[in-house]
Amino acid sequence: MFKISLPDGSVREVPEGSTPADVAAAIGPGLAKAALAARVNGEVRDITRPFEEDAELALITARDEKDALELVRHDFAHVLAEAVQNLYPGTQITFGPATDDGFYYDFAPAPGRGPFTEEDLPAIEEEMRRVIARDELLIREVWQREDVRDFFRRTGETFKAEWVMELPEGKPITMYRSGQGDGKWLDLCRGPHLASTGKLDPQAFKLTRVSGAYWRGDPANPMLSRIYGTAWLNKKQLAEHLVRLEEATKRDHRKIGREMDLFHLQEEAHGSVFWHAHGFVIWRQLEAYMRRRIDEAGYEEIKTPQLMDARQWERSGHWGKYRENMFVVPDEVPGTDEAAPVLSGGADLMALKPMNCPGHVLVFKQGITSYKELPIRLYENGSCHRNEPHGALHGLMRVRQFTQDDAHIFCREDQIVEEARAFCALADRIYKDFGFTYSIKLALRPDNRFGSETDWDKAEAELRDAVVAAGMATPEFGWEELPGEGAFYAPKLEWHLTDAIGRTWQVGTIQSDRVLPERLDAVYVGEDGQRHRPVMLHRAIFGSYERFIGILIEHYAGRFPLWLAPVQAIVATIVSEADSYAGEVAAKLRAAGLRVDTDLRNEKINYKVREHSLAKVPLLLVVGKREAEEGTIAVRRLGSDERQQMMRLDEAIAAFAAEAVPPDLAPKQG
RNA sequence: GCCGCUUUAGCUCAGCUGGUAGAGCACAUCAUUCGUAAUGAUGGGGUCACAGGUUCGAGUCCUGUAAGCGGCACCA
Repeated sequence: MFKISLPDGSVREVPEGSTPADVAAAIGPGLAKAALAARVNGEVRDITRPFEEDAELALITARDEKDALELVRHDFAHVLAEAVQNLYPGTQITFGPATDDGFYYDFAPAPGRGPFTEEDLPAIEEEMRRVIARDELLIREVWQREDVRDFFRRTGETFKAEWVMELPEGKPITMYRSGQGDGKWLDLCRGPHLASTGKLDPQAFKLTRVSGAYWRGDPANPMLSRIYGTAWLNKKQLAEHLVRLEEATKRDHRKIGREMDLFHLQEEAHGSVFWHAHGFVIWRQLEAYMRRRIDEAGYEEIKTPQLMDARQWERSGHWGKYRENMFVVPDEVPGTDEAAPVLSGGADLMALKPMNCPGHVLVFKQGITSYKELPIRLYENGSCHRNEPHGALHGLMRVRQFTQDDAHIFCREDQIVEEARAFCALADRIYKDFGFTYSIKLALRPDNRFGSETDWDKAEAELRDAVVAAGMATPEFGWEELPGEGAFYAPKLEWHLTDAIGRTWQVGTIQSDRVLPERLDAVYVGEDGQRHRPVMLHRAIFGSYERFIGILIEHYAGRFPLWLAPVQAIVATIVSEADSYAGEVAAKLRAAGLRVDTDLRNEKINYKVREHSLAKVPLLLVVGKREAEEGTIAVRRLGSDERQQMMRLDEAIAAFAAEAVPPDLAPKQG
């Protein structure tokens, strides 16, 4: 007999061979039906897997949403694999995990058949529903490694056969069998699974897309055909998720960028942004805002060359490691003779900077720096070019030419923690000004790295201490350490923003660097009169202006706060008799520093309201005969419930001007 | 870079099995002066991404190139 303790503190005795399902049945038929899996001594297990010892048991039902979703999604992946092999014999199965919103499974299509396409999805979905309808039992079996390998070799599953031999030797390996009869369908799987396919809601999933994916993530390996699905506990959750996807599509910065006339991209400069007047207003506001924040925080703004001799990039180490991403330019005047080649090919090479760090070191190195001057914080709106893999480009989020809010802090060892702490505080102020919440992660040493273990211990501790000193190493700030995620030369802190619809974006970062100061021989004179090596802290808060604006567009869904809105107000007339008054209103608002346009067109006010609402102008100021006579305006706010508010012109101007003040300049609220 | 898909007017899209291009919005002109999400009429506008090929004939079929989209890999 085993003693099974339940979450309510009660203990039940069960005979050997009993399963969590038996316990659930003993408690009541309702629970037996609702139970999906079991947490046994903290580990999620199949509900039909017998106890092996006395245990603490918690039954998992749909109410334990996180566990339940994970289980269900994993099961859907399993059902997908079974369905695909039913429909397309000869297809090999590989891996199929749960994801944040569903699952995927990677297949190697049968010889002669190409990858799956979207057109295959409806048929596969249908077959998946049949597998679910058959309510096949999912039975856990423990096999020997060689037996699994032999089985998969026999059935032509070379990927699975390869994989199983890399699992640790001697440990039992689990296979899951679907349905009854001899070997109907078997998959190598760690589990756990639900008791049967019928536990899945056939209306709670949808296959969403197909794509290629390298076997085990390595480009040297064959490309597999991946099928993605989204999966939920029930139909309602699925529907809600589809609505969220739709909402994200509506906020797509590429779409809003076109609608609001913010920027465009075109083939002739792919990966580089054409900023239109409206979009560049946002840029200028951000730039001005950042300058004020940087000035206040004791940085100095500099500007360094776009092009530098290739030899400088050799010294910095970029030529060796990063050249394939650099744009290289011959230092030569092109030939003007039409018959002759444009370039001789014999010129020295220069390169567009892919980052600002080496330039900042060169600025630091001018003259002799005393330890008393440190820290020196050099900031640049640094325009960089990187020849990114073409498949990586994406709207404003990943471009080939971008401007970083980049700074390098040159400091002494004993100043690192305080500088990093101050940076945490600065980042906090800035992100809050845009209404973001965020989490801070410490990316720790990767497998491939330079430097000794003691150096890494020290570098990691410095950043950790800084966050602790800032009081932010708490769950409230999403504090988390990520093993293996650091850069090869140093650990880094990362800021992950959460936007208005819950998506996360990694933007800010700070990392310590002892390599580049060494390579480029940056020194300062210490108290002892000797030369010392400064530490360099690389840091950014927006990441890049392009990407940050892209994130802001999606975060605000184009409805920018007044201080950032490209056009803050439109004065729209109802009748032409109000034209001159409208001009007067606009002039006064402009004099108060607001970005205002007039709309005097001979159109109905309905038309104007619609058009400017769609253009997401925050303030629509309507004037007709009445307003002109009374010296008032009718204010309609974008997204406001009340239709309009009558205001006296002078009051309105004062109110709007106050509202348009950037958050760092606004008087502190109580 | 890799896999798949896409590319027709400024935008969103339609053009079946090959027979020399169409809608709505936008734009222009005219009429309309109308109080909070589309006033009406008329009109202009396209080498169908680019380059080859098949064909009597290609937006439509084939090949290549480019860009875009969804992923993979990359993002020190």
